[in-house]
Amino acid sequence: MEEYAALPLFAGIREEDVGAMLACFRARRGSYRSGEPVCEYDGSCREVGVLLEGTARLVRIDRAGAQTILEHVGPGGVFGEVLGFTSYYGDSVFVVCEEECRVLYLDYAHIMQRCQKACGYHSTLVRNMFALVTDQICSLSRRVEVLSRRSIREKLMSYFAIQAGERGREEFLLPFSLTALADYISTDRSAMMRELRRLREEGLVEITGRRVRLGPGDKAEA
Amino acid sequence: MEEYAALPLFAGIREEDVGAMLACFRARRGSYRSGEPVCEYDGSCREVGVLLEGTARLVRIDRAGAQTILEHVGPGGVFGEVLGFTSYYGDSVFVVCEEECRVLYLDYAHIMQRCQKACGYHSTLVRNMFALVTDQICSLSRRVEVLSRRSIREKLMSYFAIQAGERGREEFLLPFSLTALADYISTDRSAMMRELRRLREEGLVEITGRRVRLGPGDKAEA
DNA sequence: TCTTGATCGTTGCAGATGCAACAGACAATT
DNA sequence: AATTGTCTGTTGCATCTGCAACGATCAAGA
Repeated sequence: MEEYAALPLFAGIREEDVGAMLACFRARRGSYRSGEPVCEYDGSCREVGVLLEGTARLVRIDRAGAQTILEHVGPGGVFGEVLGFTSYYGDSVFVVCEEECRVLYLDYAHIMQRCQKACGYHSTLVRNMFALVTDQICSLSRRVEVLSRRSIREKLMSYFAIQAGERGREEFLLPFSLTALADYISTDRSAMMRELRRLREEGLVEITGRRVRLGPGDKAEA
Repeated sequence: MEEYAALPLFAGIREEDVGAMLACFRARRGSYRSGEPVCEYDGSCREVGVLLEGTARLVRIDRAGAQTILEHVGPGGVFGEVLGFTSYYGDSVFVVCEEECRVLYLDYAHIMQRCQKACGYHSTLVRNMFALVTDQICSLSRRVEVLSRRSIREKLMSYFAIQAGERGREEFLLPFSLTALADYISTDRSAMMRELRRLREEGLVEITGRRVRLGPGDKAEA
């Protein structure tokens, strides 16, 4: 129970209530190893997953085989087909385990149904879930922010600026590999590397491995 | 009151409760004319807006003046800074009225606070809001779906396919002008027109004004 | 009626980007 | 030690795309 109480989803819910709640929402658990598929968004998934431990990514693969990372999920994060993502015409969307992870599943319908017992924690849970979903909108809109740039250079700078802004520092570690970054900003990796080199040469950013530091030239366009 | 009861946000709430609720959430109203700014996401907006009538768009303008439509809001739709969108470093994000609109504002904090009176409609409202926010995730993820394509051609086809899929027909009207479409898929308008012509020449789509019909060549890549 | 602004449609051109292909570094596994 | 797989870094090349610029059309307003 203690491990649940620490989750954002269960914030403000008394530990002694958690047990009842888990039963109420038909909780079940799952464990996955790196690279393993966690769940596929094929219309069958009616649950909300909460990541207790590990990391995962939400990925789309289209008919041509091109892969796009739609979202990253870390500990405490939620995912689920019911939370808004859908797949289209032959594209498949699914969650893949990155680092070994444990997942708690709750039944969506039971969360959203009005509870006959009028349990206090129920509305708290809904509010918490609301906050988590709002965070998702945030990260999606950041993604749109980046993707809507017209050139690789702008995409990179926009992405870096957002990262720096979020952490409040000019220097930070990329949360994933350069290969994955190319994927995230939806461009060709080699073209991205080329642009990255130019940015480095012009002193706009310093990049060593996954460490990124925004250079002084940053204010150029201000 | 009747006009509110029809809103998705108030679904399942008894008409006689709406009055009390509006007071409870510090409701206020606003009217805007076409082109007028409705609200700016500058950190000051602590309310949720519900569109009673008309249409609006959520727009970002960056330092360089480039404009991007982040979202469309129709009657019954909700918007608000608290719902996840934020602006970064000099970019400004705001809602602009498209067609003359009337807006109902509710105070976000009051919605999310646990209600001392434990009014039944309160949790219903939260659940409804949840559904609306989930819809937003849906539309954002569709946007990402389109933007993450690597070429204008793929962006267009992806957008068309999503539109067709949503309405269940191969033929539909674009919800906005071609200029706005270029904006939505974040490409140069002239380049988009060029690609549109090629698609037409190859028989992949028929386009007359805003009317689009997916051609038989559609299955090409299947 | 004339003007204004928005949308649509087109073109030339330079530079950016996607693609294919390759090689080295590194870690994990056999 | 050999192997496998992933990540990084690079290059040549054909093509795509962004940009600037122009003209036509249309609707709304003065």
